[in-house]
Formats: sequence, C-alpha cells, structure tokens
Amino acid sequence: MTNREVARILEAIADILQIKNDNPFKIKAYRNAAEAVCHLQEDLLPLYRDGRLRDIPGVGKSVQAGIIEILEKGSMSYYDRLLEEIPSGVLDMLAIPGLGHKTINLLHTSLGISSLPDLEQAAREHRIRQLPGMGAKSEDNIIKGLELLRQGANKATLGLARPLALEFLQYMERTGVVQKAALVGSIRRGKSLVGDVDILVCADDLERLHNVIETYPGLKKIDECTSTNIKGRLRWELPFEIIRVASDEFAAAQFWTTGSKAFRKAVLPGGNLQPFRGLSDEAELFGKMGMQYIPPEMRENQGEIEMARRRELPRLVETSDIKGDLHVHSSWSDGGGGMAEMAQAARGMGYVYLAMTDHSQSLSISRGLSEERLQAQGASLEAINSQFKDFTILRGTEVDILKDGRLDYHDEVLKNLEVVIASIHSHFKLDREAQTRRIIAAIEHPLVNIIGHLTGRLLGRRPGYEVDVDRILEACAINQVALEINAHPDRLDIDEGTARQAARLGVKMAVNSDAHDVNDLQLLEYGIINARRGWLTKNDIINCWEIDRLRSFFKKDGGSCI
DNA sequence: CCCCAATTGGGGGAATGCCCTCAGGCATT
Repeated sequence: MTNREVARILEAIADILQIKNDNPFKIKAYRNAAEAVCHLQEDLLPLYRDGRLRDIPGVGKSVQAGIIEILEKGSMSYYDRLLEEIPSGVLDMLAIPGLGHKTINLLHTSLGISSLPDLEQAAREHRIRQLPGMGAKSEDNIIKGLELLRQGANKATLGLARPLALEFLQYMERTGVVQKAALVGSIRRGKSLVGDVDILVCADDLERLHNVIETYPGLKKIDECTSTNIKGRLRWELPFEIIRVASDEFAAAQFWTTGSKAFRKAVLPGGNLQPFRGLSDEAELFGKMGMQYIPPEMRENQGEIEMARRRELPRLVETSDIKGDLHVHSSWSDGGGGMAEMAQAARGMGYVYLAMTDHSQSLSISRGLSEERLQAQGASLEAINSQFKDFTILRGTEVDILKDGRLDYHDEVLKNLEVVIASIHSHFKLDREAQTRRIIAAIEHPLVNIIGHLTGRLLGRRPGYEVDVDRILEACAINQVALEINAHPDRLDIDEGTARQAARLGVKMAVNSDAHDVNDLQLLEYGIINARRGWLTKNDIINCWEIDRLRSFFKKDGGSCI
C-alpha cells in the first residue's frame, strides 16, 4: 500500500464526513492528515515499524490507529462503517463538476440517489429540479458531467498505473518466479491515459507463477488464467494482463505487445514473428528489419517507420538531459517545502538550476504572493543562493493571466524577475476567441518567458479550456515565448501532439514539474515521457540548456520583441 | 479530528468570484 493510496482513503473519509455534515474540524483533520501523508518523503511502512507515525504533523492518536489498520489489514474499520452509511457510489458523484458535498447530501437524503446511474435517471426524469436551489440548468450540467466522466472512464493516468505496474513487475522479479519480465503495451509507450497494465514474462514453472500472482498483496482478483495469459485487476480496479512466452520469443513478443496496433500493422503487415525467434533484444530485431531502433514512445505509425528506415530518427530527450526545473512552488505560496529544501532536493537530482515560481496575488486560495511578499521572498532567495557555488535558484513567478489578458503584477515588479511563467487559473469558460486573445496578450507581453499549462486540462476529470492552438504557437514563435510541458501526470499539458507541432514551428518548450513539495520534483519524468512522445530533442527544451543559453533566451536577444 | 497549552479543555476555518437561483454552494492550486 503506497502513501498515496493511504492518503486517498483518508481523503475519502473526509469526503464522507463532509457529505454527512459532520464536525468541520474533524473533516479538516482527516484532510490535513491525507495531505501530510501525500507529501511525506518517507514510506509509511518503516515509519510504522519504528513507531514514528505520530511524528507526522497532522497525524494524532486516532488517525495513527487508522493508518496502522490499513497497513496491517489493507482496510480500516471506521472507513468501512462510514461506507455503509454513505456508499462509494455517492462519493463518485463528487467527480461531477458542479456537485459538491452539500448538493450530494441533498440528492442522497431527499431523493435516495446512491450511484451515478441513479443520478442520471433522476436528472432525466426532472426530479432534481424539484429540490431547493436546483433547476433545469443544474440537471443539464449533471448530464453533461456524466458524459464527460464516461469519456475518461476505464482509463487510468500514467501516474497511477505506471507505479502499480512497476511494483507488480518487481514483485515477480523478486520472487524469482520469472526468468525475464518487461512492461509492454501503452504504459511502455508512455501514453498519458492507459487502459491496462501489460507485462510480458518468461516463466518455466507455470504453477508457481500462478501461485505467486495469486498471493500478490496488490491483487484484487483474477478473471482469467491460462498457460499463456493471466488477466485480472490490481488495486484501484486497474486491469492487468500477464503474457507468458518462451524465452527465445521474448524479444519478438516485446516488440509485438508494445504496439501500437497501427505501428504493428504498418511495420510488419503479415504479423509473422517467426524470423525473429531467438533474438537477444529488440534492437537486434529492428536491425534485422533494416531499421534504426524506434523508441517505444514513437511507435504510433506517424512517420517514424519511414524515418527509421532512412536512419533519420531524432535523438529523443532523456531525463539525464535536464539541467533544471523551471516551475516550482515553495511554502511561500501553496508548496509544502521551503526554498532551501526544494533547492537542495533539485541539486540532489543533478540539476544546476531551479526557478522558484510561486503564485501571484490573485490566486488567494494558494496564498498567492502580494508584490511586497514577492520582494521579501526575493531577499530570502538571495541569501539562500549565496550559499551555493554550483547551483542557482532563479527568481521567478507563476503570474496569473487575468480575465482581460493583463498580468497580476506590475511591470516594474516583473522586471526584477528572471523567469516569468504566465498561467490561467480562472475564467475557464471564456469562449475560444476571448480565451485565445487573453493568452496571446500574455505571450506578447515583453516580460513573459513561459506559458504554463496551456489548456488547463485535468486528465479524466476536466477538459482543457477552448483555445486556438495554431494562433498561440504562432505568437510564441514570434515573441520568443516557450510553452510549458507540465509534467504532472494529471495534466501533461501541452500534450504530445501540440508539442510536436510546436517543435516543427521552432517554438521552444520547458518540461516542468510544477512541484509543490520535494517528492513532486520526481514527476518531471512523466513530462520527459510526454516530450519523447512529441519527438522532442534536448534542443527543443530550454531546461536542457546551460544556464547562460537559458538566460539569453529569457532576455529574448534573438527575438523581435522589446 | 489535531495541536497546544497543560494533564482537561479551548481554539482551529486557505479567500474570492462565479453561477444558478434567489441564499449559498462550488471551483480554483
């Protein structure tokens, strides 16, 4: 059980209590504990073994007891009892935009709605508009929200699926039941939303393989079990498939099961893998086909096959190419770590620079910095910076783009910063034209360097706002403004398609973690995967550059601006 | 519920505008 999963249970308890209209401080306590567990740098298990769970700020006597129960038994009796009152189907309704705890309580108690299907039926039968505070529009929004949910249904973010898949894979390797094992399928290709976990294995002892899988603590259930296939579900109902092949077929099977379907069809139309038996790895296989090795992230049949035949594949960016992170929050706004702590962690990752980019004043919910506090932060930052010889903290901001396209700080304030990210955090529902003009106004502002999370999408939860990407890319190219690839696995914004289009137009990008604590810095990896899916090289990505080149880009030396 | 002062009891809410319906819930990181 990962920290994140324990946190999700605590969060669910808070949600149930809030729906029940319980003591607000109790709710807050569970939410605080969930957040604290989420931001924890250490695993809960060793903390539990050393009896140090209470050391976590926000974890008291009773939450500690709950966490211990979860770690020991995989469940928690208080949570189970709450679920009897408020079933999980009621909690599912929280995913619908516009429905919060109060409204859900009303729907549950007065109409007896306990699931998403119940909700849909009630909305279609116009029973919801009879409730106080609800009308025809509310019913409309509910139906729209349900449709949105259905689109993302049965898909998990890479951020959820990949760690679970790796944990499962490592478990099988640790038990020694597999001679070879590899992640394949859409997770290997790095898709941002995946349907299932596909793992390829070689295992001589079939019976033992079955036993080992049946006793895996992260297993929910097994649906199907043959000598070549084991299908079932992991935690969070994540489907998995284990594909068992002979040792001399492994490389060919790796190639075949990684896909994608379109790639397979184009590169090997007959699907005859016989000539590729006995190969030692995929590289050899590509060699036999007269091609360069195609990285899994590119295998979508979008021109990469022809390029590989001509030996013209780009050298894709790698995590080790990253020299710094340009979007990081600290406890000055809504981050969980101090500036020095974040800087040390970034330095520990081998970075040579880090931009501190806390929120600006309009985003009050994130304790956005007033111009005065921003100045104070700058002074503190300089003091920390002077302690480093081989590392630089860049003074920056994630400044809000206001409704009309103006920025949330005066130019005199922005002038003193080295990195200005401009992002949208409000007015998501402007029409396409207004939204596009708003963003272009920010791009044309001479002091803006990067546009943060361009579309604001949250994978599986919220579509991005409407923007004209072509016009935005054009404006970025003209004004020497970079687009962010926000690496958070719930965002991955811009997406791979936009990234590829941007690169073709000469628009530079920044792969940023948007970290709110030390752990989050590691999320940058997902951004790199997404960048690779967009065929990017280190030249396309400004935080792969030396600091001098980066600084000169920010000064827009070569641009037509200023 | 947790924390912090003390060892039983009091204090603690992230701020603000939008939206839909008519007072207040919801969304934003």
